[in-house]
Amino acid sequence: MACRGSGVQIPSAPRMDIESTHDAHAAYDFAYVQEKWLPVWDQVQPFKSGRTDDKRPKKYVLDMFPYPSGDLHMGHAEAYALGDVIARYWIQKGFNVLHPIGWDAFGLPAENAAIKRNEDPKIWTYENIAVQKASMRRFACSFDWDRVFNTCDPHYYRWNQWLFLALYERGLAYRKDSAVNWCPDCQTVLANEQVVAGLCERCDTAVTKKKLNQWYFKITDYADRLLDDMAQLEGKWPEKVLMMQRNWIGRSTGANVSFVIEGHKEPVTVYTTRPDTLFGATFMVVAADSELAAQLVVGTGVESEFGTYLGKIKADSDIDRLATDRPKTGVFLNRFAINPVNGAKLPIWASDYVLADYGTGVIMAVPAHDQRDLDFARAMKLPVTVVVDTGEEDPNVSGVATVGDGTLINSGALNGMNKADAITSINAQLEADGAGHSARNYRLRDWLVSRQRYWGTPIPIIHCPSCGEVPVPIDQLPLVLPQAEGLDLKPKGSSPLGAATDWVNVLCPKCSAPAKRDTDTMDTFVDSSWYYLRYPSSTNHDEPFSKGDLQTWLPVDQYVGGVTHAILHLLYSRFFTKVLHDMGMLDFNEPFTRLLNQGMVVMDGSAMSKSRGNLVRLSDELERHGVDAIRLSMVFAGPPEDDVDWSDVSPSGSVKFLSRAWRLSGDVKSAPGVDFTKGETTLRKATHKALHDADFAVESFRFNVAVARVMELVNATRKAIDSGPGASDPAVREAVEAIAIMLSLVAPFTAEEMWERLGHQPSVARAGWPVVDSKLLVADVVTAVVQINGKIKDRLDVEPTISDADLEAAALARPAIASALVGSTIIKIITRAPKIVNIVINS
RNA sequence: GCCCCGAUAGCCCAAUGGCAGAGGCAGAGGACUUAAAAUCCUCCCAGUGUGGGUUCGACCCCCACUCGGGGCACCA
Repeated sequence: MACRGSGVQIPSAPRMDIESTHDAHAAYDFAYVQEKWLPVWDQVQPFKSGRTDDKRPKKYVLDMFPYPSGDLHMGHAEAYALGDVIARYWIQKGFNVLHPIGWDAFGLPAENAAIKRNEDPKIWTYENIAVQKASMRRFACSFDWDRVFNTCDPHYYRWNQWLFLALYERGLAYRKDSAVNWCPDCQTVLANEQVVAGLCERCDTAVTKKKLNQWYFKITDYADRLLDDMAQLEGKWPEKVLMMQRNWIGRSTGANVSFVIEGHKEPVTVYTTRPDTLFGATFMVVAADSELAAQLVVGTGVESEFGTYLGKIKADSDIDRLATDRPKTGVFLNRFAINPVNGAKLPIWASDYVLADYGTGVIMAVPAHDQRDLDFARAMKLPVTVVVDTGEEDPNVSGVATVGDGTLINSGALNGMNKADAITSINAQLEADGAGHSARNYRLRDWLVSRQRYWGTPIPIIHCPSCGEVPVPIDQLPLVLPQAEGLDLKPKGSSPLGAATDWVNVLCPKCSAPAKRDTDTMDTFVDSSWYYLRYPSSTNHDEPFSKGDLQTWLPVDQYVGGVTHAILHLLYSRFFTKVLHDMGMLDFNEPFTRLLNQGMVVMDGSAMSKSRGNLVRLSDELERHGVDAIRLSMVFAGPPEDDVDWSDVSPSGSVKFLSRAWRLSGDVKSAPGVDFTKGETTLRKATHKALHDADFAVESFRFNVAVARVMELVNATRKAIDSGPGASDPAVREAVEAIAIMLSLVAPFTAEEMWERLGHQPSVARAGWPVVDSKLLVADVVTAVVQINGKIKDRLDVEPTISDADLEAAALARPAIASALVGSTIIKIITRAPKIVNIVINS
């Protein structure tokens, strides 16, 4: 226990009897220091954000709020350590910082736990919230605790309902029958975004299709803006996330072309990205499970064959569908379409390789220039017509469709054109003939928001036999969940709310006839799609957020969270923001100005899990090495967006460094307030350079580099005390104070302890970033390099202000250079004072 | 199959186109110590995945490839 009793003065904090059992790094007693400062901070409240009259410029730092499933783990620790660096940095830089936290508290794990424990999901949820909250406090998260909320609280979810109705009014929330993703294990529907490679993202069960009437949000209305507004985020969000969202939205441009069908009244419109290949269409394929297929088959005599085929493909799961190299199947519908450009008769087939819910659910097949069509043509012995000569082998022979650019052939007026010209030309012609027009399509589908589970926001709609869908009147919100007690929460394919008879049966608000409430609950992603708007107004019970609060704080300046939410949460949040903007409620259209995706904490190269046996428990690590060392290890391990492999980091190395820094604070001999300008210049320069560099590194998210700069300064200060100007030089105090302030971003307990030992009042978190003296950033001497043909031949020390001409002359005067130049001709000399001279010679 | 990102010392990672090494881990030696721990000091190690190109000069820019990670995937 080296330092517990070694003259450390602890004025007011109660002295706790905590025996450290960690002799390995007993340099200073982190457990004692942690217990000492927590109650002090509870009083000082260094992270209470400024109120409306605060004059400082604002910064809104947001960490993705946690789902309360047990205690915090290593991943939380990393995310919150990183968010803390940014929030604490901005506070030191003089900003009015809002750094809130809350809980994403609705969701299936609570419901599953409730079923197992036979109790209300809220009990498990609130227990876990309490545990996580206590852990966050111990982890010294710089949250403003006044703004906390939980999404499962009616005070929060009433605004989900309010927003649902607002969307409903604008036609952005609607119900439709559709074949939806169904997870047989969770017994609920899933949004497209929640299906990963055909599996439920939550439980990895193979997702099946089920025809259901469900609520949707019309996110597709915003597809173009979601895509185009990403220009604002360029350079501020990780490129990877923008790329993933672009892929997900999947905009394509092409043309809709209308085909007359023989013996059928209505023409059929197909969507194609290759209108230039229209002359190469040799057949048409309609999605077998589409409405259109069912219509077209009527009266053709192949109804039963079609029916058999349809039954077979419906039995296939998504997994089967997704299998690559799956042989093409289909059935000829005994009908023909007429190609509008050349009058050719195209046989119409039904197949499952065409998707019912993309484009128009029917395609023109151009087997020569589309691999899928070619595979189908070869399987069904259909003709292949080449219309673009790409110089490659004939697809008829090779079996490989040619998709590149080339010269149009067999295409009437298009012959001789390239792809781009042909597209322009044919689009114009189609338009003139009334046979088509250019068009766009999206991969993005509307957001399915109904869920057949209990622990979520009830959908505020009443179904009346005579009035139809009737919104719950706004003044009756929140529509609170019925008591879980007495309800069977076990998943059974329909919502448990249906069994809450007293709750379900209501009178229609319009006609007062007996009616029924909608029994589904909302996808919990609805909760998180707008929660960042709620923090500034979290205690406002009259509106979801107030204009004044929004003006003060929004948009979020810095969002921090895992890349796992790259599509789902971030896309939905952007969508909500745009909708609310259109409703006149927000004056910005992107919610998160900057985004940082932290990596995962892994062990020995793979994700930590109990079953793998490589789980590292956060609480164990905190116990062994202390909060600061764990935070420091996370931040120092590498760039924040990289994964941290816990087997590569050395928490005990962090403890060692923190002890080293802490020890400096006890060595300082000068008094607080001493004039730093009287300090020794070499150390002062090191201090100011460290401050400057750390500042730059933090701004650019290179926190590991910022820490390295502090380590350097600690080393320099140690040297100054032991073998330099000595502990009483003002420069030493300046350096150690700077170290404490910089360390406060990462290691708050150590920094606070240092700050106190330096004779200051808490809290170091609000000490302010020292002003860098730019005069001290200029080195006394610079080593210039002399190169000949780019190879280093000599070095010389010069003044940093030396001119190009002087440096060049000095370089040429060096004996080593002079002799190296003998017998060669100087072609040119490139000089960049004070760093380099490169002499280009011809020898 | 298509797209994106990465590759620097035994390991984790730094280097506005200008001295490849800031920092750390691990390792070696030394000082202090009766000894150990702790502490302090010193040292060791790569020429930047491969092959080309641009440039006075390339870890950095361009092209091709190898390997690793990620995303999308019958979206017409």
